Amino acid sequence: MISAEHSPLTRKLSAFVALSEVELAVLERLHQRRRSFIAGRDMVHQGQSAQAAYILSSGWVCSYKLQADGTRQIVDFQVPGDFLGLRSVLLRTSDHSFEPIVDIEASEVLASDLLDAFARTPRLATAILWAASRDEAMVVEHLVGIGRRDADARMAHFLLELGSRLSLVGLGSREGFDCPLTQYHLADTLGLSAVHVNRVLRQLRESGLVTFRDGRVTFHDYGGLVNLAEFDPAYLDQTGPLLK
Amino acid sequence: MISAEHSPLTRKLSAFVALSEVELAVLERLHQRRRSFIAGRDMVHQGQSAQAAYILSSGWVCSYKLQADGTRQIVDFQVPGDFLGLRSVLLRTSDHSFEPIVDIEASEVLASDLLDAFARTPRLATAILWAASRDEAMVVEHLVGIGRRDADARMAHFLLELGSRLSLVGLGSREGFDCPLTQYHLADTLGLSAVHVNRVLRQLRESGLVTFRDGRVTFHDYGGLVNLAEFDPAYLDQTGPLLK
DNA sequence: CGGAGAGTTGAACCGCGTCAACCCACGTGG
DNA sequence: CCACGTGGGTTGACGCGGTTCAACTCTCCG
Repeated sequence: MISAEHSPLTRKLSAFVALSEVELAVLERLHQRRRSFIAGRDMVHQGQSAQAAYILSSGWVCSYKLQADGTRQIVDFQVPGDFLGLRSVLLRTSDHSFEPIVDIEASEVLASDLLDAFARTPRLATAILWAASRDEAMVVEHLVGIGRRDADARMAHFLLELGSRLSLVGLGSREGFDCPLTQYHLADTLGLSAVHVNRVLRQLRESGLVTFRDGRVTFHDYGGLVNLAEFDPAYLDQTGPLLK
Repeated sequence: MISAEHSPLTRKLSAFVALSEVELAVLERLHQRRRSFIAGRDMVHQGQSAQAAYILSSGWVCSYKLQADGTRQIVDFQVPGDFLGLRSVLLRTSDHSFEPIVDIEASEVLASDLLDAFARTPRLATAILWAASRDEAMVVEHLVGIGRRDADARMAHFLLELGSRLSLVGLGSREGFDCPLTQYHLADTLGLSAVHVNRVLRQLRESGLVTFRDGRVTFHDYGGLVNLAEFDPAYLDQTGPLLK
């Protein structure tokens, strides 16, 4: 019943709640106001004041913070089905920037649309808050990775997490997934230098674990990678619908 | 009008919205069900299933994740006025543990209490969501620090952030603040070894910037510290009430 | 008086950053 | 058509920031 003809967000939320026809309809109605953005041009700059949020329907985006010395730290990636900028609706200024990594399609969602949808369908509200909580849990896991894992495990963990997230919306599997990121993106995500990212990738490739090449991540030894990363996907909370 | 006789949470939220008498009353009513916890014994273990949330009224708590190899990463501290475990109300399992650093007093808040309060006073709901967004922004800033700042700047930034947070509830100033943390807490927070934390603290002390000793943090050169850390408190969003 | 927790310091080591080449594929303009 | 620049990737040499191991101190507490 939930399949490829639904939006990625619908597919994702279905991992948490089984949505009724009415809820599906309300959800689809959030996807009016379609927008396109082109790769590389920031959608939102840090310091800018509050914006609408978006639901990403195709393409990849990263959210990052820039520092005075020019280095940047990527906080998270958004893939199809993810919300973007939900938090900055409440804080007075957006505390980070969003950059489309490829050309993207997104639906603009006003705070009022969201509140309206929440009022009609409380279970949908719960599902969306679940998605927000999950995003936060990913940031926390990311923090743990940078603080307490070495470069190899960090990379392995990151690729496994991305794979799981993409699988949830039908864009990945245990075989691998298409991935438009450069090694510079990986470096800014993992708190490494681009040079070291290259070395780590070589090492993972030569160990027969995973290949990152030509826009494609291929898992050669999924179990071995899980082992190296000590990857426990519990924090992604995507074991299947809990609410019936 | 908002002064020491109010709860720390009230003081904190007042930095965001000017609360009416009715709203103050609803807020105080959330502080029924008082609980005490003793230092060092976990309140919530990671992997445990969903719990109530708490409002911390006195003492300090840290939330952390433990890894298989025994290292731990502290994700955040909670000081008086902070919520604790709001997120784990929605995810199926708590994704981290909470440990009281000293003996604490907290009010247990059930999801139903919160929803009830939200329904009565929408502006209070906004204020609480503001607090949650702010907590998330702190985790993000923490991530940036670990990923892209060196040990000195990381330490300086952390101490400045704590100082600002405590000032908001009347427990700190530009002079300094009382601080029950050990150097091991700092190490697990900043992704450093305890040995290196000690060296960094010595260096900051010998530069005349800040002293961490005997449960007290003393700022000797606030401006110099801000400079070293490139500390920009915008993400704390505590410049004073926006909603009148 | 003994033990545990916290802090302090030195010496040796190493993971990762930095610098510097060099490669290839692509696009653009003369 | 080639000339050139630009962005991504690859590799080696070298050094620094931070870890690890180990020893020692002080204080608190039973």
